[in-house]
Amino acid sequence: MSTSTLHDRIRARIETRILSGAWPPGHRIPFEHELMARYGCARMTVSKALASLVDAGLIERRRRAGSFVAQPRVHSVVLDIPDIQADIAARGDTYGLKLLSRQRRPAKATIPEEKMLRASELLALRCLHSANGRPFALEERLISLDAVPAAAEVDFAAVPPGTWLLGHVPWTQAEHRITAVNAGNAIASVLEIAPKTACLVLERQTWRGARHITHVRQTFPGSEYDLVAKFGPQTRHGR
Amino acid sequence: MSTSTLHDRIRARIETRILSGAWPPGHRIPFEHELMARYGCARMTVSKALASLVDAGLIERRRRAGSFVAQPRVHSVVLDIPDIQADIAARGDTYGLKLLSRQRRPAKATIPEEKMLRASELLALRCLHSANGRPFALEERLISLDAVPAAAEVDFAAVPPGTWLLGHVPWTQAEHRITAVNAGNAIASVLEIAPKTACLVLERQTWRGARHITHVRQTFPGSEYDLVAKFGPQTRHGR
DNA sequence: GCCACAATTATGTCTAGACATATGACGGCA
DNA sequence: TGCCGTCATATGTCTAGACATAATTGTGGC
Repeated sequence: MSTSTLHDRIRARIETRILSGAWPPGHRIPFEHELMARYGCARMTVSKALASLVDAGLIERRRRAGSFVAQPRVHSVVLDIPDIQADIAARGDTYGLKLLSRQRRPAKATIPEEKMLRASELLALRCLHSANGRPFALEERLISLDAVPAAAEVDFAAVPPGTWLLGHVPWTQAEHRITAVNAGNAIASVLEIAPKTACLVLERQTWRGARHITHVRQTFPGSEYDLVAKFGPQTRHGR
Repeated sequence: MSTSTLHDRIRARIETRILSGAWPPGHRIPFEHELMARYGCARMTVSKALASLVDAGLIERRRRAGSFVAQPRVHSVVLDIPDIQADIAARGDTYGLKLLSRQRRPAKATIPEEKMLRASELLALRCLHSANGRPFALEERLISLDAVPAAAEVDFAAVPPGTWLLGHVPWTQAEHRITAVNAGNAIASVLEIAPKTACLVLERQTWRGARHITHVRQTFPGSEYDLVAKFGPQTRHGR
């Protein structure tokens, strides 16, 4: 935990509290003068720690008011985690969601994705996103109820799971895996496309700290979707 | 150019020199005491500017030696720009490269990709990457000779263009576009797969500052390639 | 009650030092 | 020539202040 320099230790302690959820989004973190007192150091040292948290996107600072844990960020981490609902809305299309199935149950050790979640209990969802009434993506999602117990109470027929998670759970690590496959009969009929049509398959796993949050597989008809990832001048100075 | 605060202005001036190529990788930038003198400020202010360049990955600092423009970085910007040769080697397979065509010519205004490059002259390459002798990816690349004149002298039958560019040209912005398509006859025969096989198409454009460097389209047989993008604790403290 | 203005307060930027630490350079010694 | 220890030096971390700036809070006048 102690990264050798003082401002790094201060940073690490605050970061731990945020990532553990002990300090939720919106929570006011101690004032600089309080941290100075606690760590017995100069203001500049505290300031350095906080500045680093700012450009990690974990906190926001407001003059006169103090420093606050930032709301979970969608864009701040360089590559969009695609929010399908937002994407469709941005194109001016009408978004639709159909919840095909929802199960709350223990993880099956036989299914590799479920084993990887390392959750005692999980929520398994299948849903279909549509744009202007036409199927747009099939989503198969596992949510760890150990990491996100609140998910059990959400009505995912009304809010897409990805959208809800993006807004409620800060994540720190993600891994995407992207492939192309020829649609099998099952998928083709759900997406209303011809069998063997090329589809883009996006698998994503997300973590908060060491906790595995969710695993999702989204299947898009190749012709319907371009996955776009831009990156450059990061979170940095330009905001 | 002046971002209002002094350390930001210092940062911006140095950044400009690096991105313009005036200070190439390996070049020693002025010592802190020289910058203090030039800008008439305290060392801490200079230090802040340089620290920010460090975690943007643009410079490296060595005690006693000074600060140097960093070598172009492959990983530092969160998502790998995939280096096909490195990927194949990492799997323990034998990498092969065949240059199918190479043209040096002015950009054609009729082709949208070429127009977007905004280059008076470009290098158009088609090459086939292979792993253990089997076709692995078809690459169609345009390189702006305005931005990278040195590319005209490189033997791209020996070094894959992506590998060469990653090692020689620092980039600041990139945009990926990923789709799935059913292989047409032409592509299928080059890649030695059945027509209509699902293929992953990765289009990427890269910029250095305002200069467009390259545009590339890579086509992978869907079964052969997973595109993996990990991201998390960034360039940050953890290195 | 409502609005304008001043006081207060936390952060933002910066300074002029201090001491610590790694490392390149140089000279001496084998 | 080649190795090793010393020294000079640039960066790394930190301090105890200063003044600036923005925003909230409280106050007074209408």
